[in-house]
Amino acid sequence: MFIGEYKHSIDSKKRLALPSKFRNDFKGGKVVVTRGLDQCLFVYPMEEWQKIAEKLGNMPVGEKATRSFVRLMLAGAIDLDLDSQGRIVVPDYLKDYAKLDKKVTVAGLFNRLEIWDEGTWDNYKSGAEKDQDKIAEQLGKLGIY
Amino acid sequence: MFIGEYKHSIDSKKRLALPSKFRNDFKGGKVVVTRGLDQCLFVYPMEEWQKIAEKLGNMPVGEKATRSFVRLMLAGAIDLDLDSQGRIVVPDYLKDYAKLDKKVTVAGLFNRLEIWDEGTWDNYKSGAEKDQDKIAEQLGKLGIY
DNA sequence: TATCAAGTGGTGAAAAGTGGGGAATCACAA
DNA sequence: TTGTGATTCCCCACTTTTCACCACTTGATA
Repeated sequence: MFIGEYKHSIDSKKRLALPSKFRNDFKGGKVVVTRGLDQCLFVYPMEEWQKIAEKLGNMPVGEKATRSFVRLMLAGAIDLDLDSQGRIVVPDYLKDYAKLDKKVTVAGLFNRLEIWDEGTWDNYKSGAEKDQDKIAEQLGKLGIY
Repeated sequence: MFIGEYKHSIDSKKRLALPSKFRNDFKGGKVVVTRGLDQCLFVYPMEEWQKIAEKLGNMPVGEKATRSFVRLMLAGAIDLDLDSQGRIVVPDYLKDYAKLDKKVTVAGLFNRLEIWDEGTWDNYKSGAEKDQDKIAEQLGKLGIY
C-alpha cells in the first residue's frame, strides 16, 4: 500500500527515483505510468494496470467520447522498467503533460503513486487545505469521523 | 499489449519505423494496416487482424453506416512486411487518407497501433484532454479513484 | 568515525531511428 | 526484343537516443 509524500528530482536525462520504500511493490521492476487527473501522473504496479487496461481495451469504440477517452488513457500510458537504482525514465509527453520541472513530489495513494511537479503540488495542497469544510463533509459521507 | 505514444517520421520513400519495443509482437514481421476511425490508420498483428476481419464480416449489413464502415476497413486493409530496420512502407492511398506528412505519432491502443499525423494527433488530444470532468467520471466507472 | 542505504550524476557502449545508393523488377513504348 | 523510366527492395552508413554500469554525496545509525 502506497502512502506518504516524497520529494525527489528529475535529472537531465529525465530519470526519476521512486521511493525506495516501494521498490518491492513493483514486481519485476515493472511499472506503468499514465496521465492522471489534475495534471499529475499515476504510477501503477503492472498487475494493477493489467486490470485497468483490460477494461479499457474492451470498451465499445462506437461512441466518439468513449473512443477518445480510451485513446487518451491507453496511448497516454507507458510501461517502464526500474533501473538498478530504482529509477524510471519519464517520457517527454508525460513530462510535458504534468509540467514536470526538476523538482517533483511523489505521493502515495493507496494503490498507486502520483507524480506531481513540486510547485503544482504545493498549490493544489494549499487549495485543498482551504476547503477543509468540504473535505470534512465528504469524510462524513464515507463514514469516517 | 500496445500502449504509449511515439514520435516517428515518414521518409521520402514513405517508410515508417514502428516502435522497436513492439517488433516482437509482429510475428514473422507481418502486419496489417487499414483505414481507422478519426483519420488515423490502424495497425494490427496478423493474428489479431484475422479476428477483427471475421467480426467485420459478420456484422449486419442492414444499416448504411455500418456497411460503409465495414467497406472502409476491409477494403482498405493491406498486409505489409517490416524491413530489416523494422519499417513499413505506407501505400499512397493510406497516407492520403490519414493526411500523413513527415511527422507522425504512433500510439499504442491495447490490441493495435494507430498512426496519426502529428498535428492531427495533437489537436485530437487537446480536445479530449480539455474535459477533465468527463475523464474523472469515466475513470470512476472503471473503478479507478 | 566507520558503515550503509538512498538519492543523484556521469560515461561509454549498444540500440534505435533515419537517410541514401544501387540492384532488381516491372510497365510500356519504340 | 530492346531501351527507358519508375518503383520496390535490400543493404550499408550516419546520428541520436537509450541503457547498463560505476561513482560521488548525504544523512542516518551504530
